[in-house]
Amino acid sequence: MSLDLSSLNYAQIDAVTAIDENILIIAGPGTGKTQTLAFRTAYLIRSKDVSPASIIAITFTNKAAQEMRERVSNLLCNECNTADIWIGTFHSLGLAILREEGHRVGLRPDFLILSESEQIELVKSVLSDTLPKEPLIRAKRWVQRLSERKNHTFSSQSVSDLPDILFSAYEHRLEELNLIDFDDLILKPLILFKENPEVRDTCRNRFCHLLVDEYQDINNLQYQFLKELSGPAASLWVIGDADQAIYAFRGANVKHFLKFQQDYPDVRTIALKENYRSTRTILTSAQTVIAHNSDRIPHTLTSSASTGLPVHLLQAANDKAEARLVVKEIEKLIGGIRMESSFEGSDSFGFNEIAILYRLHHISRFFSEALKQSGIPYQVVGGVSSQPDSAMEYVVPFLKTLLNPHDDLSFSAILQAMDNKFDRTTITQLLDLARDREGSLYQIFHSPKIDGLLDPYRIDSDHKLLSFLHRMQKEMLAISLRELIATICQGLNLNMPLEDENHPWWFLLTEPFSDGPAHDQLPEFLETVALLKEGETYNSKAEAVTLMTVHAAKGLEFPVVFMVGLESGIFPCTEFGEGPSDLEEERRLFYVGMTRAKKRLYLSCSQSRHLFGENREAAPSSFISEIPPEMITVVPDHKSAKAKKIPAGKQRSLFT
DNA sequence: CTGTCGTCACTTTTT
DNA sequence: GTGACGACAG
Repeated sequence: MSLDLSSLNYAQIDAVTAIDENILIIAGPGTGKTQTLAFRTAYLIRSKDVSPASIIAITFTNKAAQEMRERVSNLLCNECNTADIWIGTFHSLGLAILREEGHRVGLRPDFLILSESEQIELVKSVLSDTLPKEPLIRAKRWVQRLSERKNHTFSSQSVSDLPDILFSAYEHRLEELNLIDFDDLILKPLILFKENPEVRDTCRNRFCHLLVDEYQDINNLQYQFLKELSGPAASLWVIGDADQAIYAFRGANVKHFLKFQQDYPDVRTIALKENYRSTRTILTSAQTVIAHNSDRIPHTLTSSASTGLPVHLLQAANDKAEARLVVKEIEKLIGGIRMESSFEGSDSFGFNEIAILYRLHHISRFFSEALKQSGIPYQVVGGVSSQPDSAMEYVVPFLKTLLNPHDDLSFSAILQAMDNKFDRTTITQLLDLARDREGSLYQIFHSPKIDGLLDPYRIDSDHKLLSFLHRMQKEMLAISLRELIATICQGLNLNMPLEDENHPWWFLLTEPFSDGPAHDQLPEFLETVALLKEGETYNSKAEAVTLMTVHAAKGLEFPVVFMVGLESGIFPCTEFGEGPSDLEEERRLFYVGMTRAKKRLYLSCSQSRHLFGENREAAPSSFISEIPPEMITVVPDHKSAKAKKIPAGKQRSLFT
């Protein structure tokens, strides 16, 4: 029985059934990218008799991988075992390879993956050894540079100045501790492939069909890795949209998408041009904006939807007024509005159909306050404040210490987490002492003579800590992982009830590891956790207005979207970092934001904004002026008449 | 070694 | 406006 493709349009069918060697699918926003990818996978199995085990589908998140597996499974009516298909991220693939063959690149079998915070801590400790004059506050920058450096391992491109001494010391420490960072998950398999062609060929022989999602966000290492993985006999099918590449700050390079046609022979390029999401006005506005970019493959999206309402522009005198204005509009939308004469104008929306998107988390503050005041339910996705010191940050180092007490990195993380009883200087001293004695921190704590460094007050709390550790080490042989975590949380005074429905994430996460004592489940559990980001995930069912960054909104859609804080300096964001910011990337981000909207798009800005402890004046974002003026309507602000209204026709002269 | 004060930095974050 | 770091005084 062949797969029913009747729900697809011509371009999608083309993409699903293409038999060419290498295929590039350009899938603009709302064109059914995920569907096409799932259909392609199912089609290969069902209609082309491809063995599931010879297919590899690479997604960018574990969540996407999961969804993908479900969709394919549904399309195949659960007939075939989709577990045979390799669906996962580059990183999980790399990890799988390293678990099997890691010894070939010098890894001991029980290596662990460094978390982001651990990486920063490690760099700080390496930094004080190698470049003592460098302030530790810039450790994050160094982490970024180390990552860049690894990212360019096999490329001619030169990298920003990173002292070799720092790099080699960092690498040496990783090796010593049997740790690898996220980049190593790609880099080491890549090296492994290059040095052991027979391993590479085993992989090549297994995977004949390679499907890659979000190809525009691939980085140099992933690109090279994919090249190694796809042998001459392989068929490479990649999908993405260069206009939605917004992860350059993490090393993603949209150039790889743009040069796909030169990189691979016999490429067939198919563009999905039909947008099923937005009104024509929204789509055209967004496309007019993105057309200002030059690093792209020009293509025009069409929509059979109605014209819809114009893009609404709100302008306020200050950030508080902006928030009030937005909330006032939301109230109208909820209540069902009859202001506009068109049919669309009489819609009313549910809370979960509305999103407020911004460039920077800080922007959300006034909006959540205003929403709270109006009694409108809302959820803020991400941000620092929303996860009060994510319990994960405390529990994981603890678990790691239980598994390996001599893991100084984890042990010092515990010490730092303990109510500031140990500051960095003390820990550094203890670490130095440990190194002098060629032992671990843990051993130092067991030795009687550290009086000079630790006052009685501290020693008291140490004893508590140590006896707690010892107790846990014993108990983990008997109790379940979930019980162990619960006990640790209790011991650390962490408020994290595992069974609480507010934390289903923890509950679900520990679920697969509930068999047998914690001790046996721990290694695998830690591995799973290392590849997962806790991120407060967006709940589409919650009856609440959603507040999040444009980055976080990628891949989502909402009937109503408010893009707020649209001021020069903020969006495009030029405030931070060392080098010049990439205007084209910011514009892509703006485009991603606009194209989240299905029916209504509101843009709002403020003349002044309180940010980083000072009031800043700013002009409206230059991106607003890139929208055709006739597609914009200015929503008058009755309350603050002082706010200058900018007539649509005059906009162009006021910007840039 | 410890406490205090001035300074500097602050994006976005699928892994 | 915050929080972490580093310099300096005690």
